[in-house]
Amino acid sequence: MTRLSSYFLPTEREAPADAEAISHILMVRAGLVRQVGAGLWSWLPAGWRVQRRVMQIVREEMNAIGGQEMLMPVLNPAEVWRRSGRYGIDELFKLQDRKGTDMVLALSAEEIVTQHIATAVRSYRDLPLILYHFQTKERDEPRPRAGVLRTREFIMKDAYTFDRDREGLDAAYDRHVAAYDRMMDRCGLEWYRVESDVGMMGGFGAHEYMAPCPAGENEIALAPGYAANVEVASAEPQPVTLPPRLDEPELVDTPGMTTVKAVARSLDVPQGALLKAFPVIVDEDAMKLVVVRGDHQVNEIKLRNALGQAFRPAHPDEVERRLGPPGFIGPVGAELPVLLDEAVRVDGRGSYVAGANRPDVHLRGVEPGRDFHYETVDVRTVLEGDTVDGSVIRIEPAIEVGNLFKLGARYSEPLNATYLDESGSEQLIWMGSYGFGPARAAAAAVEQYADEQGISWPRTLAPFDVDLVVLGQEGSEERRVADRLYSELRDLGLDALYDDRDSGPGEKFADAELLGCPVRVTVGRKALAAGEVELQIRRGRESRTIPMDGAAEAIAEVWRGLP
RNA sequence: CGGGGAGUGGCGCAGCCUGGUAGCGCACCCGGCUGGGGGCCGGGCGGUCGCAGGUUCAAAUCCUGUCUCCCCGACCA
Repeated sequence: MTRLSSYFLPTEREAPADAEAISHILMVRAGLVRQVGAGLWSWLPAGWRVQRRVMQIVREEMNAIGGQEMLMPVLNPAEVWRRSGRYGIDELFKLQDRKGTDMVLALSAEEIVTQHIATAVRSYRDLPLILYHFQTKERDEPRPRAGVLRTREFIMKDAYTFDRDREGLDAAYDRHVAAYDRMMDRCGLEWYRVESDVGMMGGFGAHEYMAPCPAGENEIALAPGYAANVEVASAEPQPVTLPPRLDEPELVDTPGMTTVKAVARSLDVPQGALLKAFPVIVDEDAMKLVVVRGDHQVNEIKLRNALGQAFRPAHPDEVERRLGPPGFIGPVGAELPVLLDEAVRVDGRGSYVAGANRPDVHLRGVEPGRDFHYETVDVRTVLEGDTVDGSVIRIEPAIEVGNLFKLGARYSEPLNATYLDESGSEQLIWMGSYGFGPARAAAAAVEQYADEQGISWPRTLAPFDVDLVVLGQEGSEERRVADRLYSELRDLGLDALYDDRDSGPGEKFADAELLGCPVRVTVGRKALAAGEVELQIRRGRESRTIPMDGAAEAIAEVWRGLP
C-alpha cells in the first residue's frame, strides 16, 4: 500500500528560484525529481514511476515489431570510438582507467552494437535484426537547461537495425515509424513526426518525433500535410513588391548603412527587395557568395547540405580583402561563384538593391542573370506565413522526444560489419538507429497539460492512477471507508496513492493537483453522510459525487474513459 | 565559448552600499485547538553566510582568487 504519510514525495510550495520552464518548476515542486548538478538529476520514487511507465510503453512497442532487448555498457574502451571516427566529439566524456587506457562514456551505442554484429553475423541468413536497450547516456552538453529537458546524463532507448540491403533498411525504418507513432499516442502526447537533418555524417533519411511545448528547443514548421524541423524545412516565400527595373544598375549613396533595415528605409523599398550576401569559405580557402533576400536568413544546415560539405563564414578581413567592406558587399562584380537562394525571384519586371562592394554605396536596379551569374539553391530559413502547397505554415517550439536515422554503412564500414550473400561475396550491413527519451516524454507531458494547479498527467503516464484523499483522523469512519476503498481499487488493478497524512484538506487537495494523477477521490464527512464519495477529474477539475456502494468500479470506469 | 545574474538553516528571501558576533516567511519538532481548499495559539530545533587567501581590534558585509548554479546566445554526430 502506498501511504503518502510514509512515501518519499517532497513537495514544495514555492518554485525553485532558478527554474523557468514549466516542467522544471512543476517536476521539482511535485517531488518527482531533484537536481544534483548541472544537467544531472535524481528521479525520486514518484518521478521514476512515471519514467518507468514510459519505458514500458516503449518496450512493448519495440517488442511488437520484433525488437530484442539487451544491455550494453556505458563505459567503453576508446579504441572502437577512434575507429568509428567519433572519438573527437566534444560532447564525449573521456577518461582513463587505472592502467592509463583511454576510455569513454557512451553517448549512444552504435560502436558497441556494431562490433557485436561484426563478430557474430556471418551470413545473410543471420539478418535482419532489431536490437535495443534502455541505457544511461552521457553527453557533456555545453549547456544543460530547462530541468530534465536537456541533461548530461539520461536514459535513452536506442535501437539498431541490421539489414542486408537498402530495401531491408527501408522496411525496418517503416516498422519503427509505425511503432513510434503508437508510442507517442500511448504516451498521450500531442506530437508531430517531422523531416529532420541527416547530420554531418550523411545518411539516407531521418525523422524526429516532436512534442510541441513552450519550453521546446526546436522549431518545427507546420502546415496541413506538412511537418518539418525548421533546420531543413522548405516553403514558398511570401511575395515582395520590387522596385521597377532599370537599364543598368546605378549607385546610390548609403553612408554608414550596413544593415538591411537601414538601407531599405533609406531607399524606401521593402527589406525583401534587398539582396543579402553571405560569404563562406569551403575547402580551406575557396570563397563562395551565398545570396538571400534581405528579409530572409541563411539556414546554415540547409546551406551545408546544399554545398555537400562543411563550410565556415568568411572572416571580416577575408571579406574586406576579396570583396569589399562588410556591410556593403554584393554579387555584382564579385569574382566569386554566387549561390542564389530560390526565393529571389527574377520576373523581368522588378529589380533588387545590393551592396556595391565599395564603402557607403549600394547598387539599385540589380537583376540576377543580367548583372551576375548564379546557381540556384534553397538555403533560407522558412518563415511563418510562407506557404506549402498553398497552405500557410506556422512555426512552433517543440521538444524532440524520438528520432529515426537511416545510417546505411556509416558504422558497418569502419567497423567491418559484413555478411556473405548467397553468392558468397562479402557485403556491408545496412544499419538504422532509433532513439527515444523517456524523460523527455514525461517532461513534454508536463509541459503540454499543466495548468495553474500543477501537473495533469495523461492516464498512461501518471505516477498513480488514483489519488485517494481521506479527510478524517485516525480511527474515524472516513478512514475505515478509505482503507476499504483503497484495497477495492487495488483489486481492480488500479494503483492508488493513499493520502493518509494528518494534514488539512487544503494541503491535501493542493498536493494532489500538483502531482496530477488523473483522478482524485475524496472520502470526507459530508459526502459520507450521504453515502457518497467525491471524484474529481484532474484535467478540467470537474467534480462529482458517486455512491459509496460500487465506488471502486465506478472510479475504474471513469478512469478507463480518460485520455 | 561570449553576455547577464545568483550562492546566507530543507525551500523562498532580507541583511552587504555605510564592517561590531545572523534575521523573516514557509517547512520541521512539542503541546493544544481546528477539521472540505496550503487553518489558529503557545513553545522549540536548525545556519562556521560556496570555498581559499588578504585587509582589520573585529568580515555575511571590504579586497583578491577560485568553485558552483541559473538565464540568453553560440554549440548540440
